[in-house]
Amino acid sequence: MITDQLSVLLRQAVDSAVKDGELTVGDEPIVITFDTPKNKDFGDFATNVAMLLQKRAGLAPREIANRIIKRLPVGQSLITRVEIAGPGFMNFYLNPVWLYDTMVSIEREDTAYGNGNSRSGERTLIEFVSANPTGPISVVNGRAAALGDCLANLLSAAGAVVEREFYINDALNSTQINLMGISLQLRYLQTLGHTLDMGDSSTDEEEESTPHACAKCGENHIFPKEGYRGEYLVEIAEQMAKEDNGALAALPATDQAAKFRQLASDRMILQQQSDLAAFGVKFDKWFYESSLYEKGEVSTAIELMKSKGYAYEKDGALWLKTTELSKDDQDRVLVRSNDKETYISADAAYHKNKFDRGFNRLINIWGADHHGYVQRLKAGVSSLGYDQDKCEIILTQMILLMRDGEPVRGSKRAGDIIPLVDLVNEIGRDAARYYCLLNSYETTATFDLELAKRQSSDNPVFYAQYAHARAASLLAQAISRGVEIKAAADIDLTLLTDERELGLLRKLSDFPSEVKLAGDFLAPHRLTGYIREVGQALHQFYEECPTLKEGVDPAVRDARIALFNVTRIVVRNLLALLGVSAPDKM
RNA sequence: GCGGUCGUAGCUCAGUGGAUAGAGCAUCUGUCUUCGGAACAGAGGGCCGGGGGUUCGAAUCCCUCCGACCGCACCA
Repeated sequence: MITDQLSVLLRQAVDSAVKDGELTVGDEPIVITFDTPKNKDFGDFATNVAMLLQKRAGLAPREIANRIIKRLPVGQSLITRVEIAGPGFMNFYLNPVWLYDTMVSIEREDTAYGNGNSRSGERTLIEFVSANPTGPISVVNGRAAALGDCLANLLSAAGAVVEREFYINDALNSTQINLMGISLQLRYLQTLGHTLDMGDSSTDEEEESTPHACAKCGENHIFPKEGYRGEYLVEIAEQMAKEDNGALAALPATDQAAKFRQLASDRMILQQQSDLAAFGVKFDKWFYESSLYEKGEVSTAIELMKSKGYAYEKDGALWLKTTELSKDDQDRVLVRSNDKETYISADAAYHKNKFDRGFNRLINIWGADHHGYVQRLKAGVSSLGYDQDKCEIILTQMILLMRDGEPVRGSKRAGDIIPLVDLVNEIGRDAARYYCLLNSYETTATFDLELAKRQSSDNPVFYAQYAHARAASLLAQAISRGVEIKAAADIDLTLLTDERELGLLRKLSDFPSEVKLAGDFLAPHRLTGYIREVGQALHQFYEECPTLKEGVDPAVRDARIALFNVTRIVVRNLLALLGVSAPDKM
């Protein structure tokens, strides 16, 4: 990156000033950063090091800048001039040759342009979505899915080895799974003609009304108050009853419960897998919580906690000292007084498993409603002897869909959530993914379904894709007119001198650092902002600089065609990072 | 009550302690004998929730108040 070169030159200048006794900077390392000023008059790049050194040097920032600039290779190949501005900024004006070099690198690196190696050696596991197998994937899960997938792309682009994982909470200890099994079982009996008493989930009063005895078998089939009431279970039950002719109902009660529990979770996992596949998110591994129990990893983890003195008995249960290990406000139960482990035990064991597989960075994406659980997991990680800072938790806020100014409500069919597949079917996969990444995950995003479907400029997805289509289509147009598309390296690129051409090139040259920063800050939404800027710069160039029109000098034409080509490459790479398609035509 | 997150243009949101706080949408005004108008150019619109502090400099860091949302299980 060009700023790396500038940093080296600047550091040499500072060192030289120190050596000559013109600057004292102390022992602390000097952090040099360059950013691109918003105002073009402030040069190509600016740095604030002179102001940061003010205290250490005991000099006015402008004077410090002065002494540094004297030692910079100004007027030679790269830097044409450096100005001191405002309180002490150093504004660098560069020879545009570096932009032409960038064009050649973009073509040479092609799909790899934008990638770096700042994270080589990192092995990162991103765990995301991990929805309980009790219902379809919701739009909130979708936000996490798009985010996790994009983060994985970003960290890979920075050189890390990244795996995507979905954790399936399918443990037999799980109250939720048991409820799910019971709910399915009752729906199944209902389709066979048994009388089902749904109770009333909306009131808090305890059930005292007389149960309706089943006309068929005389028993009382009462639907649990906390049961899963979504109608998707009715559909599954009907299908099952049709397939097996009601054979399951003949099983003994305990076998029946276990069977339904298993079937319910198997069905839901398949459903979730297909929901996510439709969204274009693929996981490297679906990790079963139950496997931790089967392999004894949960009890191993608990024994380890005990041996390290972080677990203690109280009230017949086993507790973890989470308050001591992290910032939790009370200790948490590991093993209930009925001898069943809680999810904390399993989760601690799961994260030990992750570390033991060789990952040195763990990222978990959870819904914001789980924030109270962050400290518990960190305590669990610490208690097993791992660095809790290596386990980062990202909390995503809700997503609110609006239609005609009214919030979209969860459907009864889906159990009061909005299924992700419904969103994908309505606005398409690309738009759905793009909107999930449009805002920072820290804010509750609201977005308008009508806008997302609109195929016009006010829709950011189309603006982004249109940039690619326009560039691709110009290249296709050139070919159909018999104009050869030459490699940037074989063209006189110095003919690109218009402010629009240089502006676009500058934008494209930002791409590697934009990718790096989006990864460093775990902030994919930076890219959706950046892609709009690239699109805008392309359209400005397109409007003002004719390429295939009559009367354009062939040498200029070739240089501009090359500019379209490198823009196409950058936009395509950007869309790939976001997981959105890059159409040649729209 | 305790804890967490967040208050930025009419709306939806960006904003690494730095220069005059930005963008999209919406509103208004322009640009088409067009290489894709799904575009471009321009205008209006702000005590960055209030008040203190930290410093050369605060939307950004600290304290406090107000408001919104979320969490506070031997559920996950």
